[in-house]
Amino acid sequence: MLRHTGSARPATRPPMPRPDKTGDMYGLLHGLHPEIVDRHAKPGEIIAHEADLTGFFLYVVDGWIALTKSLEDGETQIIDILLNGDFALIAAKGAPALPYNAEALNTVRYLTFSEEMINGPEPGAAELRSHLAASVAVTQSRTAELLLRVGQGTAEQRICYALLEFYLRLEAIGQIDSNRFHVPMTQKQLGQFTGLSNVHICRTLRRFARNGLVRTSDRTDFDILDLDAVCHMAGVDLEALRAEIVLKQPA
Amino acid sequence: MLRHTGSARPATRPPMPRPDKTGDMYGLLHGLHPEIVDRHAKPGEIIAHEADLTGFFLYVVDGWIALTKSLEDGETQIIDILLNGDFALIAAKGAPALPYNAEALNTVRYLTFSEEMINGPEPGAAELRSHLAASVAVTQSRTAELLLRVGQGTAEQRICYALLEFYLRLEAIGQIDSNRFHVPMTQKQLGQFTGLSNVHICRTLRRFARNGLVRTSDRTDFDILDLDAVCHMAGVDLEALRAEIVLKQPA
DNA sequence: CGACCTTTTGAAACGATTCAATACTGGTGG
DNA sequence: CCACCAGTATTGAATCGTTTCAAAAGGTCG
Repeated sequence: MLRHTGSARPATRPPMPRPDKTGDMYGLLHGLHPEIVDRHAKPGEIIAHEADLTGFFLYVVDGWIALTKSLEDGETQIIDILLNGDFALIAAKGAPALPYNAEALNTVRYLTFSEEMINGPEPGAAELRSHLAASVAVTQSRTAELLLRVGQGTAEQRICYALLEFYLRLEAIGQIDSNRFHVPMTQKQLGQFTGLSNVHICRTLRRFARNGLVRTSDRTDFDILDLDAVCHMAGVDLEALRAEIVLKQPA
Repeated sequence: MLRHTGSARPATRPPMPRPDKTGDMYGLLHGLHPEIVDRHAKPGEIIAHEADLTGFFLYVVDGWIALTKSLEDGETQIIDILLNGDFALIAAKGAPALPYNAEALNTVRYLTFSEEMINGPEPGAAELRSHLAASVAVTQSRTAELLLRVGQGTAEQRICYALLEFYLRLEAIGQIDSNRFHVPMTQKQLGQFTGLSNVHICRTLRRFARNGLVRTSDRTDFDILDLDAVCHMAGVDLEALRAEIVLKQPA
């Protein structure tokens, strides 16, 4: 695991190997703005707080970031998860106010930049804008699919859906090893994603394991033993869901 | 109520009075494409089905439209409500697959158009694109706020939130009469919006009425009697929520 | 080592759903 | 005009899924 060097470095090329299949957004961005520095966050670290008034964009180079919202009493909902190659608009210009918090779920490498920085007529800027718009659109799709399960589904449906979302998205960035994958989230965070208590996440995952649906090991390693059954339980058509919630990799 | 004339009419100006404060998106669109015709839908009518493969945009001239998603067993979630002046992207180009259904909640007047139709270099097209992007952004904000309540809130919080969302958005289009407003949704549809059963919507609304929070009359007329209490119950700061979920009216 | 967080499991409590019966509403056709 | 029907709202009783509380075991880190 080659992570965590000193932060800044003015370069037009990434200072360390980038994960496969994230397109060349990183290169495009650095081409336009060599001054953009790599940033790092450790698990639990807040990347952007609602109090930030100036909207900005986030680009995830490597790692998991949760976009969250909280009720006054502290109850937190994870609205979307960002993975390698994902963009997010942390605060819109036209729609100014309280957006999400962004919290690192594991050790994350990311970039931040402002709208003006990609506003120009350069071809690279146009390509970035287009990719960014697509990224915002799939975020919307994912949030809607999640809302559907949280609003209408049982605990089992919600959890199966969450696992399938992770499965499809990790597959797209080459992080699935024969139905096994790593999810750097605690059961409490899975509960914040699915609208369930940590206790019920635990119970349901154990039931899945007993029934041969999904096996969990090392707290964060998942193995989908019966993909069809999991899809059926989540009410998911895998191909359709992939097309809807997974960002198409550019070029 | 002046609604429902014959449908088409090639004009650069709206064929009938438009509601106040929706900007001039209607005029802009007709200026670019005089061939776009007014469409109408009656309550319950499906405006766009998931099976539609070609993505298109929707512009609501007058009325309520629900964007919905359904589970295989038929359980339906309302993802967002569109009101006068709102745009929606019913199927993205970059993110192709299953988007929402759009269902008319009352008698609706609307326009549909494709991405290519506003792709041009004309100033009007640019203005439309910009407004449309803002509209998509507030839809995302509203969906996130809704997901927060549905995932983490009680029935009372969810319903108060829904009423406040309607309150703020109707206020922006001049349809609030001293805390009284009209919501053309059945209790079942309110349940599809908040992730609750129709029966529980009924019970909770009656409790609100008994406690002097909100009064309901004629099935669809709401009167917020104690705005502060409703905000507090929903965990909402009214000004912050307004800035976040209500589309800024152009010019 | 102790402090802290996470996972696991049981028991009790709670909130929301389901089922069911009644009443109310609006639209249709005889 | 009234009868009828389907959809909607209301209310009670029973049920169910999930949460809360609590206790214990395991992991991680200084």
